[in-house]
Amino acid sequence: MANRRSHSVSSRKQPQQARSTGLVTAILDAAVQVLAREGAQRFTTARVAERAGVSVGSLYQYFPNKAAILFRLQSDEWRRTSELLRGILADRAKPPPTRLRALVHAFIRSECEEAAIRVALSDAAPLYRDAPEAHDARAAGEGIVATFMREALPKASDATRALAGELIKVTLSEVGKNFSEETRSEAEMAAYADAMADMFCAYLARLARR
Amino acid sequence: MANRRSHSVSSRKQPQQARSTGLVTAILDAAVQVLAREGAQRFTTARVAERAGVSVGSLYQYFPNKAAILFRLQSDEWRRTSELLRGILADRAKPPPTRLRALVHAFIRSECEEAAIRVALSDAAPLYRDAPEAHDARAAGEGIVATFMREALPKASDATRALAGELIKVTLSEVGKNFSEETRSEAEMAAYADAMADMFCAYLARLARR
DNA sequence: AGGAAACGCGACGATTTAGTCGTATTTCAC
DNA sequence: GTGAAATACGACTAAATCGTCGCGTTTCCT
Repeated sequence: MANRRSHSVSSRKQPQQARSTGLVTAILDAAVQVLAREGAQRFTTARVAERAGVSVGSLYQYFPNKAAILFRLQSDEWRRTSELLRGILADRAKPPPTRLRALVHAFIRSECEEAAIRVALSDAAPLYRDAPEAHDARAAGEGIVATFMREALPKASDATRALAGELIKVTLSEVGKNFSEETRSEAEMAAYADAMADMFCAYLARLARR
Repeated sequence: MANRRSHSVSSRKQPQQARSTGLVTAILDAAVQVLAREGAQRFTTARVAERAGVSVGSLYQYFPNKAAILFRLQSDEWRRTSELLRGILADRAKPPPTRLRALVHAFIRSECEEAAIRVALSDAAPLYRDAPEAHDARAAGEGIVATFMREALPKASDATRALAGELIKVTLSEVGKNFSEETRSEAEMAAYADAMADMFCAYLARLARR
């Protein structure tokens, strides 16, 4: 197995004055740009600092290492899409399959809109994947799926629900990621999202019929 | 978008004497070991050469660069699983859903058995992903799925079949990859594979009923 | 004002890495 | 046996990269 050392990836210190909080956001903005334009391979602290108009020294005041910046970007990204999806699933006016379909469409669309950054971020994943904080981040947002699944499969066992929820969640994110690796037309996105939603709905319907 | 230069990834020259073909296989064996033990991050030509008991110079006689070795490993791996899956899908004695279920189980199992090497290989994917040869490799093996889909959905349109086949193929490989990132028990593998097969079968059944 | 703490800097050290090149050795056809 | 082609070698170069450290500057509190 790999020999990855799991350095901490938390913030080194919290900015306390106005200039330094600005500096942190400048760094994060620059990091996104470097990642999107240069790719994960050429993502370096020096390039990020330069693009942010900041010295490497300052960068290392607030991030303990390169992985920490990437992890932060991933966290933020994840939180944003998490919010998006929670909003869609919470609309109890519509039946679960309708919501699920809307969710798939929204996710595919958002994935394609920021394809470059997301692909680069996942290329860089090995750098922060094994950090202790990464595990916690993945565990969070567990509840969103669980709540929806209770509604979609009221009669199923907890084990069935958990497995089905996990499968749908992973499929959505992994297949969505793969799909966005090529540039897609509007029509392709819609067709693909529909197919995926069909698959999920057929699966849920079959589980419900048991 | 990323700034990846697409160096060629083809063999530099073909080995012509016995000793050199042995050398090439020694290098490939060593590459697998280095990749599995050290991870993609620490996969270097020097380490591969050392483990193979060969000098870097010799290594570069047959591989133009590091990416070429990785690409070769990926190609071989892909060809092997391709054979495995083709064998399962070709057994026309069983109905399509049964075959599909068997295929999912076989794939998940094989993915988990070689988890370390597969994860590392996909971590290294950015290095060879954009090489011209990589596109061709992905296009091959297209027919296997198409043939099966014609049998599973005889009445569907070509477009539907193509989309459904693509979706199933991508889901299988991407979700399988994700699943194998953690170590899994026998029972987990079976349960997960069954869930995935359920999803595929429900999807196909619904498409067939149209 | 004045001192302390926070902030910001960027040259620099230490390390790693990909790939090359001139030379030595082996193979093989004749 | 002999010469040319193939093979093997490994020290070396050039470049890239991460992260640190000592020092100057700004902010803020009293």
